[in-house]
Amino acid sequence: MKNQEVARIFFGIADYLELQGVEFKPSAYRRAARNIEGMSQDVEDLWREDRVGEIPGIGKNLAAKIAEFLKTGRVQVYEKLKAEIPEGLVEIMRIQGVGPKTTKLLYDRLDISTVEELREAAESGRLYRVKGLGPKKAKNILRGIELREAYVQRMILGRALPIAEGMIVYLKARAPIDQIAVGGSLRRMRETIGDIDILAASEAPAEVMLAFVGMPDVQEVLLQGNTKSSVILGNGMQADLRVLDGESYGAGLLYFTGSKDHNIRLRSLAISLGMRLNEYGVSRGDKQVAGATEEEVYQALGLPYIEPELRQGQGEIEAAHRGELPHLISLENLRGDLHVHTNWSDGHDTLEAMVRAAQARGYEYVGISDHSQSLHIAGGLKEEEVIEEDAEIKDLQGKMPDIRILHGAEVDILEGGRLDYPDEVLKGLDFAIGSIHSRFTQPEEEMTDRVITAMENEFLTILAHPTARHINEREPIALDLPRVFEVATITGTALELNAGISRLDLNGAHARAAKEAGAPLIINTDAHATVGLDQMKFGVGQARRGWLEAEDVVNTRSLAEFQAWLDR
DNA sequence: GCCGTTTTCGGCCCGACTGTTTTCAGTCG
Ligand SMILES: Nc1nc2c(ncn2[C@H]2C[C@H](O)[C@@H](COP(=O)(O)OP(=O)(O)OP(=O)(O)O)O2)c(=O)[nH]1
Ligand SMILES: [Mg+2]
Ligand SMILES: [Mg+2]
Ligand SMILES: [Zn+2]
Repeated sequence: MKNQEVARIFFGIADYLELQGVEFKPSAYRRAARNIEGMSQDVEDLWREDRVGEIPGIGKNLAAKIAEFLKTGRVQVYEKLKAEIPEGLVEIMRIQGVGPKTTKLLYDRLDISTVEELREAAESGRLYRVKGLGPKKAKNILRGIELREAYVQRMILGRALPIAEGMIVYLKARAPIDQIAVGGSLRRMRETIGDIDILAASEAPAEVMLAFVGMPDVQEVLLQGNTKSSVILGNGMQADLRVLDGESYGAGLLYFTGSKDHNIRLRSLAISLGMRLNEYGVSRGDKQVAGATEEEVYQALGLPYIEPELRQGQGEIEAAHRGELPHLISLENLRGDLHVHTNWSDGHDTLEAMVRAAQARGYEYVGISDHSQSLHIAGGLKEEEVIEEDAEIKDLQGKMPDIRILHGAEVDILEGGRLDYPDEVLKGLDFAIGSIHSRFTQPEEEMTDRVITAMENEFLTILAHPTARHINEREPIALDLPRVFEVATITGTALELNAGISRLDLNGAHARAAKEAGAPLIINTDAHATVGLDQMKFGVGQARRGWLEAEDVVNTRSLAEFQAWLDR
């Protein structure tokens, strides 16, 4: 899949054009790049079907550049810019607080074209020779260079959210706060998070700001104003706080939740309606018409409420206009978790502890799915042990009538798509989950055949974490997902949205494509301890980003219906 | 370069914070 390469080229062209002072085109290239980067379909497949124009932000010119890249492996415009513009300028532009204008100024006036040259110039005071650059700017640049060296990669959602929630508790305890919430990519449940964004309503914003910049984990204060402050935390991550009045809280939350694309579209819509939208509210002339809640802001723009997970600039506003927004699935819709480990294999807790924990979360059923025999490293169960585990489950079921315990297994998909238990064993189970846990680097065709062969086994119920990626750690396997979706509609294999915070696999974009293809879906935690069951909300977050409704997900069904689905 | 409940051409979101500015440009969210 060449999506990332195409996106990188478009981002690159955007940077170069911006350095040249070109207007508007950089954002056009960036929007296109973001959409190509985030979509689940292979841009090459779309191109073959002559459908790249369907990608938001791709018009005639960008379509031609995609075609050029896929045919020749290069984009001339990009190569030309790259040859013209010194390598180091893009790097300089990436320094926090230094943008295209400053970069160009430094290059034109001081012939600075590398970060190292810039550092020397800032330290020596050579910078001051240029009008518009003073000592504070020099200090800022040096700080920016240091921050760059301490750069941290985007944090996974499941780690960032508790940090943000901790900050909210801290702030509430130390300043008068009427309303407070996480915003940004965290609220939209993006799989990775660039920074922590928090929005608060308070009558004493200065106190909130003081509490924020005084948090024990603050390493550096980047900027501090009356309504907005930014800090760097001990782990290198940035946190932004915005404080507004209560009557602007809804508009502020809308603004701070984004996405940027969504914001710009809403603001453009407001203009077209003769109004104006900013973080303080919607106004007509100088009369404020909405602002206290997000609902009333959307309403003022003639739209129904759009859930944060949908605010990606991926057609949600058009769908809202047509009255075709999905009724998104929520955590409460889930009636069971079908991917749960116990200490029979590599789980931390006992079978009984896991089942009780599932019951405590209100589930009607829980599926136990320990590892299969070949996965020695995870204590995979031998065939006899499967039978022993089954006896323990029957025993426990007798003691716990209020939750149905389904006995399954997470079965390795071996070479050639063979499953890690013989059919006689699989037949005795209530369900079976297939997983790729080995030979991750097979070429796409082999891997796809391997997975599809497994799906065609009549006893395989669920395909777990289909791409097998670990966010920031292991790349997805080479798998032809559209084909897998296609096959799932025929075999009825449910494709998993694995809610484990390092996996989120399938993710939202995949889920949306899978739904469009008509594939059955299921959300599971893959819990290896009782607390792991709480990760369900992250799977639900991805499902919501994928526009899924309860009916698209098999484990929202009642026990009777779910059992019927298993028995089909 | 894209795109159309405002347009097929002429727009393209809008405000906070900072630094160096004598009135505003640059950067960022
Ligand atoms: N109107 C408008 N809003 C913006 C702009 N840039 C950012 N925002 C809003 C929407 C963003 O979701 C929100 C927070 O900005 P961030 O830079 O933190 O982005 P976000 O959290 O979406 O992604 P991240 O994971 O932090 O990279 O601020 C902009 O240029 N215009
Ligand atoms: Mg953010
Ligand atoms: Mg931010
Ligand atoms: Zn598992």
